[in-house]
Amino acid sequence: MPRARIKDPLLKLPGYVLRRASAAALAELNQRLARLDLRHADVAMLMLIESSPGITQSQAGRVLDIQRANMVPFVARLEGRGVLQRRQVDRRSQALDLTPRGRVLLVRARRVVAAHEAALLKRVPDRLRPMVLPILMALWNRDTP
Amino acid sequence: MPRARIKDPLLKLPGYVLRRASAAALAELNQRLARLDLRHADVAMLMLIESSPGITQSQAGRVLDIQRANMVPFVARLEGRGVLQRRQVDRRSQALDLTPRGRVLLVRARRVVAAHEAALLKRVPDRLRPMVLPILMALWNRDTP
DNA sequence: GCACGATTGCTATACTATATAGCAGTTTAG
DNA sequence: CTAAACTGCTATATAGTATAGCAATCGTGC
Repeated sequence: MPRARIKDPLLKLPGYVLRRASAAALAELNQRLARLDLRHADVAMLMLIESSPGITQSQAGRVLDIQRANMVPFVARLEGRGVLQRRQVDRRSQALDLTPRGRVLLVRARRVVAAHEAALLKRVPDRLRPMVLPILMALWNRDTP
Repeated sequence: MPRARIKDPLLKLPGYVLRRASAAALAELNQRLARLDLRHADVAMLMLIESSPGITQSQAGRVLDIQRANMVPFVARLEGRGVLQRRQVDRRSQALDLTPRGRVLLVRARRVVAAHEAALLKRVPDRLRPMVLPILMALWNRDTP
């Protein structure tokens, strides 16, 4: 069964491996979250609202990098599920808060996320593990455009 | 101008930062590639074919993690641009090769990618730089499911 | 105080990427 | 030689992301 071995010539490119690693991790997280009928972005939103109750829709969009336009159906869906609640803070701004139901769901979601994050880190050799977050943060912050 | 500072509570989660870093890097790369009218996946394909000339469509899909079904319009577009060429190796398999035009384009694309990768790495402090690829590879290989 | 520029939420739309199911023809393995 | 596996393909669906434009509202600078 010596089928012609093909090697991926892109394996030396950090950007490529970053993309592949991210895609794989994301797919895995979404799979884990499926049993709560949540997607990764949902959990991010819930965690953000918990951390900053009453945050407005547009502020949340800025933090999570979600366009204003895309925020609308996104928030509507979560509101429809009864996990968050919109409140007029202004005559144009919508403040977001978790509902009790949202808080309960978040507790469960956080457990799933924690398991996912632990599984991710476990793949990295002990010695390198402390460098994971610093490196990812460095790669993210594109202050040198 | 002390507008209510909102902090992102997700910054401690490697998986989250991985996703954000990947998305940012990818957007940047695609922007750089736009002037060649290429997307990141195009370049990955060209580099793969260069590395394994005559690779079949399905083999390429397996390496790059592109579904067979999605491969069809993808390859057709590249063929339509005259950068790659399909060749019947079998009565079912299609072997892929670069055209001269594809090779020329790849030279230019590789320069763009190199600049992108360099910019990415430059964001990481010198001390951490050697750990970037090992860590990303470790995060990617999900051998512990 | 008030006009003007900026902001907010929203609609509509579009494009990319990704995913599944199924099919006909072909190849390979037992 | 038959059964299973594979290939390329069509059709279709969903998620994620992006832009343009609008009406109402807000905040600032004069």
